Amino acid sequence: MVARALREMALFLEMQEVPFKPRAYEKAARTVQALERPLAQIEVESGLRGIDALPGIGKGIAERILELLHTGRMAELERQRDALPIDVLGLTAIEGVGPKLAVALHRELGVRDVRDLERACQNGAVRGLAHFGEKTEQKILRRIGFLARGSGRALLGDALALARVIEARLRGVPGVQHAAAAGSVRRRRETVGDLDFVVAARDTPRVILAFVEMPEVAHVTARGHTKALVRLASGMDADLRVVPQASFGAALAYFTGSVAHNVALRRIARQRGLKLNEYGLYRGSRRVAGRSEEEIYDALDLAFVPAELREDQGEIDAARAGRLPVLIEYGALRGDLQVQTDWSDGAASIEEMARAARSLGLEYIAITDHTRDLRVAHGNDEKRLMQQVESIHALNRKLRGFRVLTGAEVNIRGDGTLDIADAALAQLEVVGAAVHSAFRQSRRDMTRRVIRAIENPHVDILFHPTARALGQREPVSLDIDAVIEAAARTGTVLEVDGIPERLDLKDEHVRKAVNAGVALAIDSDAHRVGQLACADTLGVAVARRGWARASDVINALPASRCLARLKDAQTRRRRR
DNA sequence: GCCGTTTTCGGCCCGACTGTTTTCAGTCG
Repeated sequence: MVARALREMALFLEMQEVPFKPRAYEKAARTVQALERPLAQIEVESGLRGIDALPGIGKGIAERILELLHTGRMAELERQRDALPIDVLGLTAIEGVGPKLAVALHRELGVRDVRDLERACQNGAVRGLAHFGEKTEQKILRRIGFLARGSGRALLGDALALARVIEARLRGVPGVQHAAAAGSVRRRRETVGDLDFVVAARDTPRVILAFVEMPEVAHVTARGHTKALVRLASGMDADLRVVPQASFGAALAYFTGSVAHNVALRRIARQRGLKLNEYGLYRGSRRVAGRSEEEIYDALDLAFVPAELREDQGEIDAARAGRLPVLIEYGALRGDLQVQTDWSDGAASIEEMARAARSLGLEYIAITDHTRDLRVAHGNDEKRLMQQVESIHALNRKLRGFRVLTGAEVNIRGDGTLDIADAALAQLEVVGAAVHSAFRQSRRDMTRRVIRAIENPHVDILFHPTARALGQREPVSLDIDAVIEAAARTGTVLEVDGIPERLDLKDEHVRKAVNAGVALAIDSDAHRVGQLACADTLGVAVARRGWARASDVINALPASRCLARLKDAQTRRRRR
């Protein structure tokens, strides 16, 4: 609510062509949106000073925020709304409509909201305005239709798969020297708004042509000499930028972002009398770096910043001080500690999952089928669980160079007890516990419930801690700091679940857990063979965004050492 | 309105494309 109000203020100020203030409000809005703790909590703990201390928020905006928190209103914003009664946020959400056009539409045609604008376009009224014609009208109508169909952001899993296909197509175009996906998909954000590609090539027109003619393209939105923008059949937009080879690194960095990271880099460049743009790093008119990203960071006396960290969340300072973590590498996982089979709601047998995991290069998996309370998933009771243990032992005698660990994904009941008896859990090598019911408990009850499970000596790992489903189900209300604190105290592992809809823990939580010294497990939560790869492609990506090193991840260890770690933690919990 | 490796005043990231118009404003990334 606060971020929206600040963004709306920025737009109103921009309409009046007030210099610099719009950017200040915009930056403040971004800061608020990225906050992990509620503003109200910050205020309770440290008052106005605490809010003033947030990056991009000074005394003026902090006071406006407090006003909004206390009274539910922001007088200045309401004054702006009275002076110009239009839905600025709705109108400017339409691609191609910015604050200037919004104000012109209102002045000339009386447009107040998206519905008015749609009607005006359909009536052909917009083309009558100075500077606007029929094409603009059509573009606006198309975009309104798109907005009505959904939020417009894709899951990382889907976006990444599509990006890799297009990347491969671009690399196959004759004359292409380098081609890479940039943007938020390269930073591995959990959702992706559109795809960005950067290409270095000798024959630019040929690349542009190949791009707009890809089978994935539904509509060509723009097509210039060095760039093109298309709408893909999937509904996503894809941007292409073609640059000379000597500028490839600069362009890749530029289009990878984030915007905040880029702005910080440019500021450092300026402070040194240099200029950074998508063509390179320049001293005067002489390019001093730009062929590769490494060259640019190096020229700015910064350590290379992996794309997943480029969010202006402290990585620049760390790069300057040489304190960037050595992130866990893709391909570094040796095992997978959450795998479901046809013993519960999975599609494949234990052996099929094991063989598929081995072919991905893994050394071990834990079979963690659902347990009793999850009736819909045919959860195991103690008796079937012991039968499964027997069949896993038999399979292990058969498999070579691969180990299947016994385990379960037990349910944390509403009161924090588990749905499988401790005596049975004691027989298993890997016990994950998870919330699968009573999602709507209060924050206090849910936190207490989860911590109680974490404190159970038999629970090795808390699976998908917030139980969210991206675009489908909100995370449960949980005091994540308290959960991390409990995990640190008990040695319980927190999971990064790699299923595209989960990615749970999410990046910010991973970073907190790592800072608290909590061990992580990066799992696929695979229910079929094809999902096993998610642990590496998505789970590791999220862990990297959370600044995790290989040493933070227990399944980057060989099976024996991984199990030894779990056993140590268990002993610790017993002694409490 | 914010901020500080030029610091408490004087700056604030930069370039391409579109649509429409003959020189550029607005928008976007």
